[in-house]
Amino acid sequence: MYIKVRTMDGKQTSTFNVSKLTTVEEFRKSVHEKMGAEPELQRLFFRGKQLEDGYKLFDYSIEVNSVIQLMVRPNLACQAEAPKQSPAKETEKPKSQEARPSSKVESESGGSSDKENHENDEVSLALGFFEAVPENGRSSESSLGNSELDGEDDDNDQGAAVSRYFKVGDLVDARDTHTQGAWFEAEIVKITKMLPSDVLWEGEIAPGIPRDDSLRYHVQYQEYEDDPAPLPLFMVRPRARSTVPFAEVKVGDVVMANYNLDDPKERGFWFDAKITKKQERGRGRDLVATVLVSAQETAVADCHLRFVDELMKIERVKERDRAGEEDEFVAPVQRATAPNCSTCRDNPRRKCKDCGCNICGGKDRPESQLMCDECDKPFHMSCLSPPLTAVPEEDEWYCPFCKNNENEVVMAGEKLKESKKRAKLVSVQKGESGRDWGKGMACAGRTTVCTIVPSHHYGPVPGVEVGTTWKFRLQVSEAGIHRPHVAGISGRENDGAYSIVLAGGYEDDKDDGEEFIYTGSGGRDLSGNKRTAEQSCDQTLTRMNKAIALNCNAKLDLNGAVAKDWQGGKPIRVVRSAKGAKHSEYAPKEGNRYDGIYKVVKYWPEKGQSGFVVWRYLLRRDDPTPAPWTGPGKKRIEELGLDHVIYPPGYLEAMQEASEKKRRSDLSSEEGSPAPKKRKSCPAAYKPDEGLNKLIKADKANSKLWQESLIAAKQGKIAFINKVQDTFVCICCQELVCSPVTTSCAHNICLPCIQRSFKAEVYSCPACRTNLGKDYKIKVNANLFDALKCLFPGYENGR
DNA sequence: GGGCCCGCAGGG
DNA sequence: CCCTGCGGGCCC
Repeated sequence: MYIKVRTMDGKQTSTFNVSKLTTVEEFRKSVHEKMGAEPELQRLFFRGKQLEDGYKLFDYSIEVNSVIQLMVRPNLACQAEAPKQSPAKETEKPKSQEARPSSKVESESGGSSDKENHENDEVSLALGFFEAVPENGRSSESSLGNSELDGEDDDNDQGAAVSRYFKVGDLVDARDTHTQGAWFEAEIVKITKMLPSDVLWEGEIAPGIPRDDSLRYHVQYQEYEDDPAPLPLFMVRPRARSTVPFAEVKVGDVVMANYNLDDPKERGFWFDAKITKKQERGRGRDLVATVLVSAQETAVADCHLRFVDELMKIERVKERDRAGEEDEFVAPVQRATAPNCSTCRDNPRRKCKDCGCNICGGKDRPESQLMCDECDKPFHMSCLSPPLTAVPEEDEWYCPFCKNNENEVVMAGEKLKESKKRAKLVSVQKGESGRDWGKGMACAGRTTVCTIVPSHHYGPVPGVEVGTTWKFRLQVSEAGIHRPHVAGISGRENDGAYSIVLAGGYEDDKDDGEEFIYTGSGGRDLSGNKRTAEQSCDQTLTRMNKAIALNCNAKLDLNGAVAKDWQGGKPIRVVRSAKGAKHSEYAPKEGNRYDGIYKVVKYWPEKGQSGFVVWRYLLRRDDPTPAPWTGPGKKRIEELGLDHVIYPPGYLEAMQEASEKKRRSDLSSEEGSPAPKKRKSCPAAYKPDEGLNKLIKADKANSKLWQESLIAAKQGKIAFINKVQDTFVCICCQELVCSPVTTSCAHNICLPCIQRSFKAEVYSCPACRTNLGKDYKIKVNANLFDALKCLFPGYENGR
């Protein structure tokens, strides 16, 4: 399975060949190898979910061609997330002290910093960290004694305790270790003794922090709805309440400032920062600071603070019984943190599909926006297809992009739910035994579905040329040429067959190119979860066998029949697979080639080589396009640029890498499997014939769009067709526009789609929100419709 | 090279 | 829901 990982800035993308059953931690290793990011620093996201260790890629519905986003945490020596550092461990690892920034900061500022340059000692004292660290200050001797617990509180079973510094209900700033250890507004909801099971924090007995406190302050973060977090005293302090004007801040001051570690130009979280440089030149104000990150207070030097008018004084932890002070406290206004939306930076005037309507990007009419309960993105009810006129009655609502995944709705960090699909998997049921089917194309799922024609469509698929060759059946299915994944016949018992694949799966097949004999399906024992087997009983004229018989221009007959006028039968698309080479010289060398339309000349039952009855069908080619193996056919294929096998995205890269890896591992043998060839020829530029040209010219309303498509035509007909298909997509149904209405604002929408919108009393263009007005005359653009019908004949039938 | 046997898609 | 199936990678 080939998937991609892309960095958040989009600058680096790598392809990986992995199994669905790869664990996240294994996958991190591969990402490390290829992209350099240390596993611990990787944050991997897929469809809004963060990949957590202990799960498999499969658990996140990661499929072929999926793109995973990679975010690399800043590499901070001490940002190790493990808070469970025991004192014992520290002493045997003096390194952890070195890595702490104390010495660095001190040498920078020339020694004992705060005593000399602070009139406001509260600020500095709260940050004991900047004080000289006594060598023994952190010794494991320091007892986390219970001196604090004396008297006041006799154990009640909740373990509630009384603190000298805070009481329940106090508004505080509290660190969140999950968010880079920044300070967040919080409220104390409970105070308890420290239990043996509680995490012992590395900073627990840090200097400057009252040492006799070994309680746990359970805080509820204001912005989050998680359960309250039990924090030690040094991770909690009174809520900041006063700003420090830029004019007053001095080098050496320690203040709380907003900083974004990942993107310093953006708004971020609130950290303690020691000012190291201050400059003011006219309008330009520059404030450089050492920012303390994580509970371990790792120093990040040379941070240019962006929000220099939002510096806050750090409040010092005080004893409660200092009378009067509490009363002065007024709950401060909420501090601004990182913008909710990094795309538009919360600019209300900018259209943004992340924080505005996910379809039109508009932020207007918030009251008529629905929030998806999975991806949490807003959607205008009127932008939906079909539009909604009222808020749905159900408690939960999922947007069109999430709806299919209802089973797998997970909030960030939440445990993944077991989906039904997953529970059904044999490999899961059996545990880890057996082999891994996650890799490769054998068991991969489709990533796209052909919507140009319905699955029960007879005849050519518009836009797919005779001679197109795909490596895998999966791709043939995606193209809409032959939809079943494994089965050789696509059809319906009471309708007919739409397509077949010649892959030599049945012994008796004969192939002369223009004509061939095909064998029906069935009569095999497929127990044991097999897909093929020896003939072991008679085939019957049912199911797919009956379907093919119905294509024959004759009355259905259980004894077989001959077409009266063979060309009058229903068309069958024929695909030849390289596997058919066993019995046929017309099979392609590699992959699966679409060979055009055939008709059923006759069908009859026959005793096959196996001794059992099989149904046989004589098919004859009836396609105006020259067959791929003929001279004109070959020439045409070359001109169209189809003389290469189409591989799934990322497949070639993955193959090349695999063969290189192999070569490296056994240098002795020179021959590695040669990488598949790229295309040989450049397709000839395409010029629409006169009829089509006329139609295109007539469609004046879309002349600009057609021009762009005609530019693509220089890359060949295929490129042109693809471009047209992309260009004329209806924004509502995401398919090629059908009965297209070209609006005054030059957007193309299917007639039924725009009618739905008007019915919902939404009179604006679904694409750009231009108000069209209640009385807008909806008119189908016949010129465009004709041109599209010419390029994609019959595509309108499926709508 | 040949057997094994998986997920997936689609019809009924 | 159940049944079928002219793929395809893995493992011997």
